[in-house]
Amino acid sequence: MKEEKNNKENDKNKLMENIVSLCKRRGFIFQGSEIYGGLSGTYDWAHFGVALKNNIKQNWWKKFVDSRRDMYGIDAAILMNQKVWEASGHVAGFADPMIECKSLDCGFRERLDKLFEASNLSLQDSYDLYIKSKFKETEIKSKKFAEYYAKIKAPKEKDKIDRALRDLIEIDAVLDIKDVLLDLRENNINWVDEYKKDPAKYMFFVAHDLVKEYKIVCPKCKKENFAAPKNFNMMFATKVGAVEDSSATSYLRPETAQGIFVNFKNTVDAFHPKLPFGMAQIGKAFRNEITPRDFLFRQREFEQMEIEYFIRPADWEKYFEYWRGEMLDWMEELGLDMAKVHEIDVPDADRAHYSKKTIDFEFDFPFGQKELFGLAYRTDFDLKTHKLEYIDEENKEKMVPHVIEPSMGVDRAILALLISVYAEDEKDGEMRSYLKFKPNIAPVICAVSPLLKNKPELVEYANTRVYAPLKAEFGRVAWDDNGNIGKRYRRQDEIGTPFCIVVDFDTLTDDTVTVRDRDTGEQERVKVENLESYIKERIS
RNA sequence: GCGGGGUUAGUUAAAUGGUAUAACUUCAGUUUUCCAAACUGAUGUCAAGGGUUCGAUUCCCUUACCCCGCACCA
Repeated sequence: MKEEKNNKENDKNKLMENIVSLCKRRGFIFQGSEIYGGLSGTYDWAHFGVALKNNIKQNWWKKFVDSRRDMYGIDAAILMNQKVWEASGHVAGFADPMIECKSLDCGFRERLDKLFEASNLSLQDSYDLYIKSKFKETEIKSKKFAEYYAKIKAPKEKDKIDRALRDLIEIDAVLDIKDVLLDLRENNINWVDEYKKDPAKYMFFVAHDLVKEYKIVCPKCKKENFAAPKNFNMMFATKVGAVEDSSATSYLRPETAQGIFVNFKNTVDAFHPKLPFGMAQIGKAFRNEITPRDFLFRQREFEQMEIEYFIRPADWEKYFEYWRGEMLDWMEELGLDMAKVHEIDVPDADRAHYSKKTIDFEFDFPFGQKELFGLAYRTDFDLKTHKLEYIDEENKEKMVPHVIEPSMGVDRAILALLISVYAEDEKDGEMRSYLKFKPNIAPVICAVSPLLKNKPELVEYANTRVYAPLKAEFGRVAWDDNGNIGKRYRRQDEIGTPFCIVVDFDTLTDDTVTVRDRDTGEQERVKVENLESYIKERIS
């Protein structure tokens, strides 16, 4: 029984290994920065990978934008005004202090606020109480901060500051606290004043004391042995412009949705859409994941395809159901193995607070059933956040539309697709692996070969009468005259090319070629003049 | 982030304190009348840095990266 389970585990790991290595070998996806040892969480797309990705994005755009009357495209900048991320809650939400247990063999780690919630406490309330009870209003100070502040009050050298920091609060893993402190010192600002403006930012200084004060124990090992909380910001910060003050800080967007919301007003003004209508965007997003894992599944740089569909509040259930169906349709059209797709109702507790209903579409990846796409009813949260309104033509009233958000990841779609279409079978005692892409998705539609490379009349015919016109028409057409014919078939199978066209000696007399089907290996003879329509029929 | 295991050619592996091997792949040629045939030849490798040593791919240290498990994933 246990052995059986281990075998299954091995098979699953093997499947991922095979897919990763095929992607590299055949020129789909490479590890990012590979010649310098790679950069975890990044991948570079090679020739066939780009083709595949473009096909998928085009297919999506065609279905959800071009073939509809109620959808408006947008391609917003990745860098946005810092205020966008403050308004959306990402600056606070993506910078949660984390705390971990120091006990040997425990390794428990949790977001600080969640740890408090688990003990039926609110972090913010506890913090305020603590501050009030411990100090008089005028001298709010963490002991640690006071020590630190004294030490760096008149520092001469930069490395001395760094050492002081490290001594005091295990600063090496802290991402942004150092900048905050140096900023305060240079500008002679009292941090107490700053705390009053933005408590969350400075809560950090006393959070460790707070954990001790409330005698919070580790849920895993039941000991009171926590390290100082550390900040993990999921957003990549960057400086815009030459002046390096805090007002110049912005972030690479951690989601594409905000790019849609900030363009809501302009889109309404430019196109005057009637409700319901949607805005769609395909673009990159960035998250500084602690542990990128599982090939394309969790990356630091990834691409999203998102729609925000604006509706009247009363209609939300109708359109939620509608978009659920549209998403399922698209997954099927793409060629996903629908037996591996599961719909999960996200329970209240795990849902973002503004969402009234969310479903996740999960997929049976070899490493477990994990989220593939999401569909969320976000109410009017986002438009309200950005103080946006809409004048409903029906009754000439100002209102805030509600939003249904279908959200799909390009990379996860591709990973799920690769897993769905990867197949192995045996032909004449030889194993072969191939990718069963649908013809309209496949990176190469067809490959053209002369049966024999050393017969100029075959090469000439294949090149000028078959390859050239097909290449001109479809673009995604390969020329393959390497090795023998069987070898070429295997190579094209691994790329997922649905049709292999071979020019042989009969072609020279009757102008027909053989077209070999990737999945069955069956061949049929097709007139050269009919090739174009033969392929068109199969990719429409 | 913790714990464990790793890093030798495109891939999978071998050997070694003193010239680094093989198979497959790739490329060129000969050949080949439909599913990885054969022959000949060619390209290509010790993750980075430091130390010990006459000499380090090998021993030691540091770093980076990869894999697995745990935790995390608003």
